[in-house]
Parts: sequence; structure tokens; C-alpha cells
Amino acid sequence: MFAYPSGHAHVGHVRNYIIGDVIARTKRMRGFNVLHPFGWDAFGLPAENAAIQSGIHPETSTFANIAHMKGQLQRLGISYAWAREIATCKPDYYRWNQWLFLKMFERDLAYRKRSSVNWCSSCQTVLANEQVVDGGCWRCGTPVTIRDLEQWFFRITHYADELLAALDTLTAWPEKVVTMQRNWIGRSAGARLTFPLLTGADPSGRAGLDIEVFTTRIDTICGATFLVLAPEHALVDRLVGEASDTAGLRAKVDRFLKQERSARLTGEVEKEGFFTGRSALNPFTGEPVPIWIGNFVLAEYGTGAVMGVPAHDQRDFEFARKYDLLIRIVVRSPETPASEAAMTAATTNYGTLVSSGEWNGEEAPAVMSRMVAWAEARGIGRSEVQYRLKDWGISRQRYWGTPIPIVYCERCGVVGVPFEDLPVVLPNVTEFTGQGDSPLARVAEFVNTTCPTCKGRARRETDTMDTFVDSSWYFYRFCDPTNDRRAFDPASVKYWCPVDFYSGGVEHAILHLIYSRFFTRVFRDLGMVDHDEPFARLLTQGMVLKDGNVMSKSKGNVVDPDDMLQKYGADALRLYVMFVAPPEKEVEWTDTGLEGSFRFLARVWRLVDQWREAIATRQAPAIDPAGLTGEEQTLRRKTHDTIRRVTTDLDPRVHLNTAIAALMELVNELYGFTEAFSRVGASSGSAGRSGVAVQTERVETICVVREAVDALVVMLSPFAPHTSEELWELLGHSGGLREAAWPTFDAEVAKPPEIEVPVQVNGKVRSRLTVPAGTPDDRLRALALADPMVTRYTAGKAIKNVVIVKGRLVSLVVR
RNA sequence: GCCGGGGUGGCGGAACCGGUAGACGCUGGGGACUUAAAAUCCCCUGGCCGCAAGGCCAUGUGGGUUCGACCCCCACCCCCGGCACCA
Repeated sequence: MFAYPSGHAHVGHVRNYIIGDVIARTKRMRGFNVLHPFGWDAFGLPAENAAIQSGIHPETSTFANIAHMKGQLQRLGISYAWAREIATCKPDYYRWNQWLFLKMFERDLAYRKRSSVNWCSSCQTVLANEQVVDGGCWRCGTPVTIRDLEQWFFRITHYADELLAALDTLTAWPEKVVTMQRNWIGRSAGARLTFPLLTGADPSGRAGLDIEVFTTRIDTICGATFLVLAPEHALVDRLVGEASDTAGLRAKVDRFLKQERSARLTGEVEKEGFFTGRSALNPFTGEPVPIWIGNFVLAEYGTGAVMGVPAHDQRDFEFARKYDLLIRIVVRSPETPASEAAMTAATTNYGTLVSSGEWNGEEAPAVMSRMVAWAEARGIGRSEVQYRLKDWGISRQRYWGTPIPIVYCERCGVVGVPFEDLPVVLPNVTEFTGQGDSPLARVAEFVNTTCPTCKGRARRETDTMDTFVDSSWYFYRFCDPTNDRRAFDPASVKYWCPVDFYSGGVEHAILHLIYSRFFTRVFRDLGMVDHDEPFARLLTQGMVLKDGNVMSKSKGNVVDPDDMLQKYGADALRLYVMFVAPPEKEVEWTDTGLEGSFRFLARVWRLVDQWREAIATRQAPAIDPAGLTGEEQTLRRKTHDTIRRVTTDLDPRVHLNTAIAALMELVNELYGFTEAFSRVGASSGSAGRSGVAVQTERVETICVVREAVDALVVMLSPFAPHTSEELWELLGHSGGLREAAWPTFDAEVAKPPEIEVPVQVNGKVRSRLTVPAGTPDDRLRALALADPMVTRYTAGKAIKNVVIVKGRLVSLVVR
């Protein structure tokens, strides 16, 4: 587990930790070697922002927060391997961020480029595309603006195809997350086509410049009657400069550029455009097509220019109608209107090509690859795949993060810090103003350095890394947390990884989880890990709501686990949070539910207390089934059936709520048994209804109850470890639950001796037969047909059919 | 608009492969214990009709497949999440 040390964990956070702990404890008891560590995602903006406000150094507040939260986790009894605890703000961790950065720099997976980037004015830093949510900052919601900056990027797009294809192998991930990643990567296969620019003076002469467009519908190329450039397109300046009305066009372009980027991106701004006065040649038809500039064309996708096919693209259709541009139907399908004039909307389905010269009569999509080949042979196009996924911008203009290990030398240029000089230690800044550029830029002794290559004067990179870098590989560090020679020993990672069970909030679906998948591939290509995917099974747990809202400090609806712990204890809290709903669902916090869990634990306690003297003071032989009373057999059956249910609910299914329900049923059964025993067994013993110890010498009873209670306590222990440990000792076991084995069940014993078989007549249940298990079908049929409850409905009618499902039901069809 | 997940009592939720819908818990009601209360223990608790036996209705809506549908198919409504002018 890995958490940001915000200071106080609320029950929403804690739910995730408890889920992990239940799984870990169960697996451990079932004989697995379990690595269940905890680490701190300790760099980040909140600590730095707090420093700006309060003057407390991020390091001070971070470690204070860690101490508090660690206490909370320990009070909850989460069984973490604290010896492996890591904190990303320590040089012994972040030096390996730097190491990996340099390895990626060597391989051109880390590179620097100037580009338009997302800027959050509140956080005073750049954001990656994944960190922009609804046009705002993922952390504070401030609308993102665009800045043109020189930044470091990780080339995640190098793995785009693989990241997409391998999603199919993630069969134990929620489909939702897989889909989100698929959408995020956004692969589209199409073609890049070249439209030669014509000169302004002579409409048939070529200007020697090409406009490239990306299209997924090359089959519609002959219907491309105009081109539209993004206002940011490289050619815009030139076209505007060469126009007769330069000033007028310039003003229009500027107006587009000033339009709110997020509004442009979400399509809230009305589609607009204007003609540049110039044309280009449609490479398939040889016709000149007018070049427009439009505010709806995205500069960052494809080539920043699109071909307008109004008959077969809705946007182009609206644009053409608005500006009275030529519309030409080139694909005929049943939906296509008879004429362009009759069109009210574009038709986007595939069909037969028409008005397409030599391509007439061809069928799309089949013809598309041949059209690409045709273009390629003439040097006017090629097939191309575009991704929505962009490279990951990792530079952050902030202090509390990993320094980027790069030096800028006047002579040698961009130079990586030599591996042996790592870590580049974050200098101790004492004043936090929140003003200006990167805080590190003001630390002269940090900035001014010598070039590792030429020893000349040089300055350091002053940006720090996105903290998502820290969290993209921490799970590998857990395998070998103190290694000071490498990020981790590949052998340790080979032993423990990929992570078998990984849980977290769905908010990480495309942030952390795609970055980690990327890093795993980088490590793989560095020869350090032997797998492709970091997390075999993923569980996205739901949030805990209070009064219908997400818990947050600002809303003032946070339930502090420590308060609940004071009142009800850690076990009741753990049990409640696991029982209230399946792990992946959102839940509404209720105090009465927590009280119910508390009551259940008290009920178990009283039960054990009543029996412990009888059980703990006697040795008991193995159970002889033949000597058991009916009640004892029933209890034993319930015990074994409960073991079966709880075991499978916990392990492959992770249905923690129903596992607890099964334990509750067993407890109810035991109460019933105890009460019945005290009534009928008055001669041989007495049992207390109000907590009086059960007195009995009957070994069979003791054996059966001991079996039930032992199993109950062991199976309860992943949920309620503290209570269970006490009970285990009360029951006379030495060595503690650590040495207890998970109970096993006997499928034969778990089977009920008698079963109830419903009898349906024409699909309605009319009777229930109680018969011995394994009653043959013939007998069932005879019993069913003779049953008076059934004959009421069959009398005087013909039996058309009898369906018998073994051990489940009899279904009669009559008419 | 596209993609994904949902819709079951007063509430949270069960129902594992198409086979007894509502396990378990909460809430509410009744009883036992107690001078009394709390705690505890036991019973009841989807709706309607009925003295009862029993019957009818009921898993968002409407159809369908099937001996049998919460479950599969078709159409639709609503809720949640993601993507969204991606050419």
C-alpha cells in the first residue's frame, strides 16, 4: 500500500487498507508467503503549499504527518511489513527516480521540448494531460491555461501500441478501468495524405509546400472539398502574411487563439472559420480545394489540419452549410439521400464509392487499404496510426519533488548528471513564497555548478519531477527497499512480482495505473523485470460517503477512525467496513451499522466465554460421526459448510461481506445449539442463557462445539484480529493465531442429510418435499406427483412433462 | 453522442452455472429476564386478500426465449462513472 501523507487518514482511506489486510492475513494463514508493505508518497504540493502558508518546512510537516498516520494504521492492526517502509522524499528513494530518468535519457525515452503545456495558475506548475480533468487541475480544479514552455517529457507514446494491446491480458482488472485506458490511449488507424499548396497568383501552379492531413476515412477523399487548418498550424503565419488582407486575417486568427482552450476542446465554442484566399490540390481528384482556418481543428491531434468531407462528416457538413461550401456525396449506402441538396446531416456509414473516378463501385471499408497503397505509390500519402495519448510531461516548477538530474552547459549543452554523482540532493530551501518560477532557481549554490563533461561553468535544471514518477515503480522498491547499489535486485522482484493483488481508488484508472504500466515496460527493456504488467489483479474499492458526499476536510464530514476506535475498537470498525457492502461499491457511513458489528463481536465473545471452560479444560478425541446426536450433526454440518463458504468467498471471490454473513450464521447456529442443549441436556449438564458457563461431560458435544468455535475464531481473525487473538487464547490454544492453520472442510460433512426440494407446477412453486439427500429422480417424481399440494393443481389434467434437476427441484408441466 | 457499470423490502445488501427471490445486518414491532430500565436472549418484520389453510402481486418499464428468468435476448426509462469537435 502506498499513500500520500496528508496527516489524517479517514475511514474512506482506511477501507482500502483493511481490504488489503484481510486478504494478506487470509493468504498468510493459508500458507502463502505474503509481502504486505506500506510506503509514503511523500513528495507533493500540499506540503509545499502548507509551507507557503504556515512557514513550516515540507520535510517537517511530511514526517510529522507520516508519524501520525502510521500510528493510525497501527492502531487499526493493519499487518504491514514496516521493516520495508519507504518514503519517496528520502534521497535513498528519489535517487533511483534520478537514475531511471538518466537511463531513459540515454535511451531517448526522456527528452526535452518546447511546447504548449497545461498550466495551473493556482498550483504554479505545469500539468500532464492525464492531470487535467474537465479542463481544470486534477488537484484544485483551477481552469488550466496554456503556456509555451521548455519541458521534460517521458516518451510513453513509444509504448502506446503495446499498452493498448496488453489491456487484453488484464483479465483480472475491472472492465471499467480497462475501457478507460483504452479510451485514453485512443488509437485510430488511418492515413496521412498530402495536399500540395497552390500559389496565390496562378491557381494551378504549385507553391512547393504541402499540407498534410490525417484521416481515418480515406474512402471519402474524393468528397474532400476543402481543407481546414488549426489556427496554431505552422502554415497559418505564411498564408496570412501572403494574403491581400493580412491585417484582417491576422485579427481573426488571433481571436481564435484567444478563445478559451478548454471551451474549444469541449466544443462549447461555436464552430467558426474563414477562407484564407488560397487553395490546395486534392491529390485524388486533382481539383483545387479552398483552404480555411477553423477554431474547431485541434493543433495537437494529427497534423493540425483536416480535410473537409461535408457529405460524410457531421462537423464538416455543418461547416459547409454555414459557409456554403461544396458538398459532394461519394459514399452510397441505404441511408444516403438521393442528392446533396436533400441532405440534412452527414452520412457516416461505409458503402459503395461514387463520384470517385476510378474508385467508383468499390466497397468501403475493403477498398481503403488499396487507396492508401495507391497514394503511397505516388508519394502523396501513407498509412498512419494516431493516438490520443500524448507524451507525459514530467517537469514541475515546484520545490518538494525529485530534482531532475540534468546540467545545462554553455559548451556541451544538455548533460545528464553522472550516475556516480547521484543523488542530486534537494537543497534545503527555507523560504516559501509561492511566487515566481521554480523555487530551486533561487538557490544559487544549487543552480551554479560545473559541467560533468568539460568542467566548465554550468547551471542545474531547477524543475522537479511530477510525483507520479515516484509512484510509478514503488512496488518494485518494496521488494528490496534498502538496496543502495540499484533501484532493486531483479531477483527479489522476480520472486514477488507482478503484484498479485492490487487495490486502490478508481481515480487512478488512467493516471497511476497507466504510468506504472509504462514504467514496468521501461524496466523490462532495461532487463530488470521479466514481466510486462505490474499488477495481475486489480480491485477498485468504492469510496465511503457521509451524508451522500465524499469525505473531505473542506466539507467537514470526515469520520476519523480514531474516534470510532475509541468508542468501538479497531475490530468493530474493521468488521463493519468490510460487512457493509462489497469492496468495489460505494458505501454510506452509518453509526448504527458500526454498532451492529460491535454487537456481533460481543456476541461471539459471550459464546466463547460460555463454552471455554468446557472446551479448554478437556482433551478431546477425534469426532466419531456415528455417535453424534442430531443437533450435533447439524452443528457440525453448519461448521463445515461455513468453512467452505468463507474460504471461497475470501479467496478467489473477495466477497468479504458475504464471508462475514456466513460467520454470523454460524454464530446464530451455535446460539441455537447452546439453547437447545441447555434444554434437552438438563440431565447431563446445564447451559447458561445469560452467560453462565456450559457444564457438560459429553465429549461428543465438546468436540463438535470446539470444532465450530475454533474454526469461527480463526476465520474471524482476518477481520477482527485483536478479538480473535484473545478468544483463541481463552480457548486454550498456545502460540497465538500466527501458528493457527486455516480450517479445512469435509465436503461430505458439509452436505445436508436432508434436502428440501420445491415442486413447481407450470412454473409456480406449489409444494416443498423434504427428502434424504441423494433421493433418486424416480422417487422424487413419484413423491411430487402424489403430493396433495401438487395434486390440487394436477387433478384432471394431463402431465405433459416432468423436469427434475438433481437435488434442486421438480418441475411439472400440465395442461 | 459513444463506451462501461448499475436499478432487488423502510435501509445496506444476498441469490456462485437459468432452478425455493430477499441470506446476513440495520431499523421497527412483540415476548422473556428485571422492582424498573439498559444490556442480553427468543420470535416477527416486501405488498395485498384471507379467521385459517392458502392465494395473488413483486427484482426500473414493456415485450420475448424457456418447464422455469433478478440472471439470457430485444426495445425503452432512470442513476453513476469515463470519453467527447480526436478528423
